[in-house]
Amino acid sequence: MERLTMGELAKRGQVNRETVRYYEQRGLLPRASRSMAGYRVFSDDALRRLRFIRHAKVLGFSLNEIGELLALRVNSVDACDRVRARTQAKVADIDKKIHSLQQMKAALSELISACARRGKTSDCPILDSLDANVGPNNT
Amino acid sequence: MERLTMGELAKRGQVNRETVRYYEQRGLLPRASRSMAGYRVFSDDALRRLRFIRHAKVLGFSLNEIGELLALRVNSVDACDRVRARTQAKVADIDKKIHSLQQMKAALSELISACARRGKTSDCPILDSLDANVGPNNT
DNA sequence: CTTGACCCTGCACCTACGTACAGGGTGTAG
DNA sequence: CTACACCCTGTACGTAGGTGCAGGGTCAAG
Repeated sequence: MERLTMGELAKRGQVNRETVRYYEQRGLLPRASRSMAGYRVFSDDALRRLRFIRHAKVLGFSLNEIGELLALRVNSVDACDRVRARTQAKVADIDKKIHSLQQMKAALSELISACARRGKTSDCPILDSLDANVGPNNT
Repeated sequence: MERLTMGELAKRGQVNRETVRYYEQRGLLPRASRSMAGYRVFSDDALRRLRFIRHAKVLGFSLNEIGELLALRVNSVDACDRVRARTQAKVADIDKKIHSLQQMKAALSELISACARRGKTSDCPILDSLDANVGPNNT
């Protein structure tokens, strides 16, 4: 069980010191115990949690969601099923995002080709389309 | 040339009234002229701009970027080439986002299958992996 | 004339995720 | 003992993109 100071934890967790405080305040990290001088003393469990948070963030979980995952971990009787359900929902979200990005990309690519096809340095098809492409009827 | 009130413009542009004010203040919409009572009077050009903004936002442009596009439109001598360049950069951004989402998705999907493979209602592979998957060395 | 829908302004507030101070105390090396 | 690095707190600020409200004026119908 290592004992870590604020600075060490932050460095090894690859985050800003203020971020550690912020996570503590948000309840993502437990309140650290204190040295006689009032300095926070972290265990390596805190480091593990911090890395959990970072990793989950990379995987696209928000801090709120991460808080829920951490909470599930505590009373982990049938936590796994619920965690899996959340993860599946997350995958569905990601799919939606990917899909909408692909549509954006297709639309923009089409505009770029229209640009290349345009007659002279005349009107810009991209701006035109952003302008005009509002559908037949928006009352 | 229709003359629109705030409320009409907002409704037809599908945004909140406050949002119209916000866009005006941010310089995305020109300062509207005023009636004798001080009410904003919008032309349908404002409506077109508003729709431009919405459309560009759907395509993933930020409000700052949209401001730049609108500015380019004004002095549009060789605007088209610059707009196209920006659009191409935007497509590259989108590609990056898609890629990273795909990686997230793959990682999460892998975790879900690990979940299905687990022995009993024992430890949750998802939580474990978020926990432990920190690489061999983070000093 | 009254009522209700609409408009005005400025300012505060919101989510999400932190970052940056200011103004202090502590711990340690030389 | 003096530096200097490190720690503490609370609070303000930052971005992005708005939303909401108070306290007022205006306009059209009945």
